[in-house]
Amino acid sequence: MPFSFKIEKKGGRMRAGTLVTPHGIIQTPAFVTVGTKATVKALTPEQVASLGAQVVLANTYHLYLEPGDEIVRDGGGLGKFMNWPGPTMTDSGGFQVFSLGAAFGKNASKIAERGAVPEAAAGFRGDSDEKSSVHEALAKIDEDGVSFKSVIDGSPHRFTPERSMEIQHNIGADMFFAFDECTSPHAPYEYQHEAMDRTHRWAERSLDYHQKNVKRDGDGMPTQALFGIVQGGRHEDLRKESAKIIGGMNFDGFGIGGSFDKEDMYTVVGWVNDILPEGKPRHLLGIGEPEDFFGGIENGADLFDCVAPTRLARTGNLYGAHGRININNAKFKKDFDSIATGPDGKKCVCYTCANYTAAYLSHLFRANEMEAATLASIHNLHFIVNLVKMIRQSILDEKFQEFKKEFLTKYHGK
RNA sequence: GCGCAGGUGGUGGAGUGGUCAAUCACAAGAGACUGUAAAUCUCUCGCCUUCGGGCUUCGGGGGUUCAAAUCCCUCCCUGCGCA
Repeated sequence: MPFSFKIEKKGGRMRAGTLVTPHGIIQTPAFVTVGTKATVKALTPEQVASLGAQVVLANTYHLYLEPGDEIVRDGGGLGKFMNWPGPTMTDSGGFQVFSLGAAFGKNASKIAERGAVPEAAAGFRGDSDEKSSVHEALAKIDEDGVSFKSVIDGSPHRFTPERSMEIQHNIGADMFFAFDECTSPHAPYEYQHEAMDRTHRWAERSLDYHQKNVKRDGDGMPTQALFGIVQGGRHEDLRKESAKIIGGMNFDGFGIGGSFDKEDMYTVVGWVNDILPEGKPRHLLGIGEPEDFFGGIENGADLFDCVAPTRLARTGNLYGAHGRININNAKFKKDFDSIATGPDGKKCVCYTCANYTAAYLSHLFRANEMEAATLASIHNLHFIVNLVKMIRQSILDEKFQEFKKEFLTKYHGK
């Protein structure tokens, strides 16, 4: 059975569904665990599976550089290579157009606080070849594609939509994304428009290459599914135009990418999802924090991925029902109680919290022991994955609004 | 007891007559992180402060000098070597 997506329950824009892939079923809404370099940092696939994760997302740019997409292909494809038997995805490298281009050396995020005009905005000219005061961008965009300098050794590389598809065919994830440009939230309207139009042309080229070259099974069905990406920044007219154009192409699913103002991110998602075809899955790329799942799901998103749980874990920040804690804080040194609460507000049941005290985890972080990252990552991923599962259940039970209010009150009330 | 080398912040260790006490690192305290340039980055770290600055300090005491962590004397302490 190749691919199918079935919506089981709807409520306004939100839906609970089932996404079938060649390597298993994903019950949506779902959190997609990020494993950029074909590994969820600090965790074995068995640990990732045991905390409830259903699907792993790796990155085209990073795997192309290291170890090389042909090695992943020869190793049996992403899932087999990394020993993850479940569903897999790859991102196209479009985010690296941003993080290694306009955002390079600027400490800039794809999420902007409204009204805030950080350093990244100053002198923005839309093109990525400007020199920041600290670093020279490692990515330059033109109509045909993007020229990169390797973050590993500085060597020059070139991505086009066709090349990204070829690499992603080699990596062989169940689902993957069209090559796009993720823009800076500080780019002006004109640039957002220009980048969006280019992303649309790249989407067409991505889809065309994919349909001609994808490996097919015995029934002639594609073995990989391609998702197109909607862009348009925070602008209503651009987002709606992008949803219409990308939504009109024959993709298997959709990504909602690019930059947002934190305050109206969910509104933007709503605009887009009112236009995208209802029967296909929608992935809100790179999001998010606990509150974002409620906002995204309420507005029709089915899939999320975010580095936050694993990245935060490695610096000692742990999710809890009453907000985040920093296990490095002095108050945890002699705290022999359990570490955190779960998304249900009760004592967390993850492997880490069930077996270790706050004082012990505090010790591991202070001593720079590697296991600190493992235990903290297990907790954070468990929290996020299961929060999204609980939201899914609340949709099925028609109790979404109650759960949202209950959770967010606690989470932000501390 | 004699000889040699030392004693600077929580630690290691810079500084060896003025423009400078505390480079740098570690430890400590706190913060940030949203399709992973990320086991990373930022800030604070003698005392006081209206954030302009003010004050105190280099084992103890004494001295030389316009000026001493820095030179001299002495005492105390530590390490090493020899008796």
